[in-house]
Amino acid sequence: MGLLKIELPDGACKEVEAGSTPYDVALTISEGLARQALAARFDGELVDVSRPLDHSGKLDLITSRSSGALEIVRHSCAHLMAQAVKELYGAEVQVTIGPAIKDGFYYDFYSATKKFVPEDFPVIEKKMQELANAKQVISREVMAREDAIELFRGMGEAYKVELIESLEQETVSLYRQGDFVDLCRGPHVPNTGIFKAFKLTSLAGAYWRGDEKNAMLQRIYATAFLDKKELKAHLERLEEAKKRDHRKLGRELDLFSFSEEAGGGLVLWHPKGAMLRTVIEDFERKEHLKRGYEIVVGPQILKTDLWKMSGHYENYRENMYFTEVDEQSYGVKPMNCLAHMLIYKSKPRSYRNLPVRFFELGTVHRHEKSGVLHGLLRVRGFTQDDAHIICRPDQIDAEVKGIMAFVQDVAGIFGFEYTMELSTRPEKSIGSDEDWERATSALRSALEGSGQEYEINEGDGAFYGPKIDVKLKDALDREWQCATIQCDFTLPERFELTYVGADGEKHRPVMLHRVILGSIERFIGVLIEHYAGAFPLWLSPVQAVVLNVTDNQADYAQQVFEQLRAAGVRVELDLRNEKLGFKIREAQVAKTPYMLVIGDNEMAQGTVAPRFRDGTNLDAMSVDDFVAFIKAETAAYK
RNA sequence: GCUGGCGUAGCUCAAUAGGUAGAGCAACUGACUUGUAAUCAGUAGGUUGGGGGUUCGAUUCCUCUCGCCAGCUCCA
Repeated sequence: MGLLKIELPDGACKEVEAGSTPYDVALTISEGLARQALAARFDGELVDVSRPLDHSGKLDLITSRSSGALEIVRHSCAHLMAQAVKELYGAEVQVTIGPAIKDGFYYDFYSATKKFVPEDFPVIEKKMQELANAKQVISREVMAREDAIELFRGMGEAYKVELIESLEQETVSLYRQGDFVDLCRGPHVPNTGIFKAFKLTSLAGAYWRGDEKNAMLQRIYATAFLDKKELKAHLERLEEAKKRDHRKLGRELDLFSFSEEAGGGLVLWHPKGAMLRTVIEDFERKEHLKRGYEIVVGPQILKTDLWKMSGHYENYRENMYFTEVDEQSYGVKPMNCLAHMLIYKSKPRSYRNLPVRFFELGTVHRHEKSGVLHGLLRVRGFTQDDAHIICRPDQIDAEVKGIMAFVQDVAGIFGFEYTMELSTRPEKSIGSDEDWERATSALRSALEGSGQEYEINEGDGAFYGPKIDVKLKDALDREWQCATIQCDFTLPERFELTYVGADGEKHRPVMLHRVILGSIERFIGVLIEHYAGAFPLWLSPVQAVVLNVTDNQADYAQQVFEQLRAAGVRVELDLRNEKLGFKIREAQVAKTPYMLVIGDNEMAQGTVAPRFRDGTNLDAMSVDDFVAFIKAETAAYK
């Protein structure tokens, strides 16, 4: 047996016999480390701690403290759940796949007879606990593809057989724990004793292999953590998210509603919600003008022929609304770019005047499938903060950078962190390979230049060009796709956009499609959950409410209210014959930032006594001083 | 669109083994004139989402439909 040189992360080198495992290597360091090792990374590849090493290389042991540990534990826990289900229901249920996901894991089962219900959860959890307590060893074995097919066929696991048949490699790896065996590339934790904190969370239907033409499977969602404390914190976070649900807060704060009579996915903005929108729209116009955009407005419907020319008719007609008048067919716009291109085309353009940046708060309609509608987050009629930048090819880089800086500014103002993704050419697309390559590399180089990290989503681009997507991370660490930047060589071609270059010849410009907030509806939905309904002062639809203590101060309160309203403060007046505590409570529940209390003292001195929604009281001040205070507080979007 | 679940007063929820529904909050009326998170009393409010069927009788069972919820697929 030869000796292998194993390099550790701290630079140290261990010599071990060939065939030693990561566990053995860990033992040479300390017994504790060996016990804690969940898996290992060997020359970059994730392996089990029991995998025999056959060459020298770099070894990094994964313990509960390592990043990536949770994913391995969850994936392994999915096997535990499948094992429990098989032990409980036997041949009645077939296993399929069970990966780790963002907040836990799931396993998809097929059964013609067994219908899982939430009441099964405690039973399955109990069986899982039993299996965990038994500290079963989880072992890996490698088998010829054909043998594995035979094995699973013999067990009646048709989905596993299908999976293996679709694999091209000659051998496959299996993982065994007790009587349970599953096809898996691993790695897995060494034994089932690791699992101490798991919980089944929900039940859903899911298509086999994600294809709606295939059989519907039953998916059991669950989560697992390394210890009970983390599991508890996670469950509490789910509760908090439920409390912040924008659909619930939207009703409670009287921001918006939906009506069966109007139709699904069509938002009715109530006065307070419409005010919130208006504040955001004003903000947007101001910020765009500051950055060299010009505001334009296009029509709601355009002739269907135009949508055929753009490719939207071909690709998305199922999701468009059409209307016919005087034998002329029109499509209700699902995007704003066509009108912007027509505005561009309305006169000859010179290279000297590029780029043009057309901005529109453009309301669009898309007939989304009924099952996807979700509060404000997915609707059928919505307004985009849409802009199209038409520029020379040599300007793309600077423009994309400018947009990314814009995104950064706006995310900062609303207190979001974010991540970026580059999406490349999808199957359903138009345009030449060459244009796609140019557009994709333009976006990539802007991303590289930004110094920000980004991920790549193969095949996730728009049908006319690749895109950069920005995902905002909210106060509960959830991600929301809002901003997007799309590079498009195709539509300028189809619509024959041109500019006259320095050489006096006509050239083809490039078009960048971009949104910053995305859909105003969606963004407000995200904001509601992000702030849990307690909007910062500059956004609050109602910034202050005037409360009188008794009827005695009603006239003065009225006067204060009118003065504030005239000064541009968003203010309400509550003269109801109720106790002050009651009015305070109502204002508090409505998350109104300031409550201006007016009693005999304030009336006598010509002041108001402001109370902030966190319960702190400011010293009584004159109405003018309060106006100045609000202006100062909101000057920098606070 | 698909799978599953749900739909009772404005909101949150009860009830009916098939015998036409009840509470709290909100609304309205009155009393109280109140100083920082809920004053008291009274009144009104429902073709039990909609259509059809079974039945002496349906809110309850069946069926279609609409909407909502969870997930899947989709999101220009």
